[in-house]
Amino acid sequence: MHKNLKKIGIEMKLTTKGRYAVLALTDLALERDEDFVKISHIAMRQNISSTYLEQILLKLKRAGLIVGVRGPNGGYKLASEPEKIMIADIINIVEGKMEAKGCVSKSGSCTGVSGRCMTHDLWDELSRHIELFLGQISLRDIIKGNVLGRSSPPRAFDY
Amino acid sequence: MHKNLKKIGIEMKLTTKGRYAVLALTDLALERDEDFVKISHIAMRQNISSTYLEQILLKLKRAGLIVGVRGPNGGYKLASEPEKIMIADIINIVEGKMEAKGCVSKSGSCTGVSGRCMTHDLWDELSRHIELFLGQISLRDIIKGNVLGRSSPPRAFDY
DNA sequence: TAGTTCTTGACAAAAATACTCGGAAAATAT
DNA sequence: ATATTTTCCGAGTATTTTTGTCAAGAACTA
Repeated sequence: MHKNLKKIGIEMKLTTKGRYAVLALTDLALERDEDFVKISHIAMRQNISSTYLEQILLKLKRAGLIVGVRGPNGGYKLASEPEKIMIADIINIVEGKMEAKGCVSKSGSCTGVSGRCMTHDLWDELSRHIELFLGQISLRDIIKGNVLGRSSPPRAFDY
Repeated sequence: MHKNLKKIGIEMKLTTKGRYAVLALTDLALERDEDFVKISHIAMRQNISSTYLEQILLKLKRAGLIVGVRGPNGGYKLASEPEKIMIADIINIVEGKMEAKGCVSKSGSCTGVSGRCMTHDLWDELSRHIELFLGQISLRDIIKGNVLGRSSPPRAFDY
């Protein structure tokens, strides 16, 4: 019983993985002049387990956000300009998709017994908001300290 | 080794617990005419484990959002009008505080080796945004389907 | 060649989450 | 009073997710 409304979540996850990813890419953005930055350096500077960071950077590399080169003088580098890399992208990649569906059971539609699930729109809208907000901020904004006082969605009315 | 920057998180948690809580209170808001609604009824309608729901409703009761009465014909009831109960309150109570600090280590300030932690403001601002958004939406909005297309700043009230 | 560094997947420990259980307390009805 | 219904409450267990570790391999440089 009740095995059907489980693990179907909104999953706007935000764990250390996502934070580490943003931290690491911020580090990369700062070190842009050096050709390639080694995992171990980032790990040390940002105080992250380097083997764990490996996994994270690997995902980001597969997604094309960074490029990796092996061997001596190897390391990682941003694949594009810091202003083109948005936080939402980073998080989405390492945390695996901010899913927006709050209540779609595997059996199909999102209803309780009597056609409920009024909260669907809520979670949907929340996810949209977060994605919008993080999709607006780039790595460059972060290293420039350009984050505060940013209002996310364009406001409909003034009052 | 690297045990110091751990578990210090942003923790804008949103788990099934929070969703169940909102679902349950939505149910309560819909059933407002009936004096008290039993856990078992909510659990059945919303397809949640009733023993699990107990825990959640207990927290909400202790926080004063709902009132509970024991014995036959007992159950739960909203403590105030649906328009006065905001989603942010519900989530905060059952998930235990959306903390906003993204990088305060226990040793005090939020710095890496060289005064980094540029992401502090980011997580801070994100949390603020989420809280703002969910603090704007009431149970009444949900049961009226009044959630979509809502922009962050509070809109003027109209009947 | 030798050394460095990423690449990859499988595995393991720890923490968080989701859920259960057994009983007690209060209210009600008979 | 006694039985029944229901919330209250603390503790415990199971499952999942997070957070890593490990070992072997591949590419690159000197």
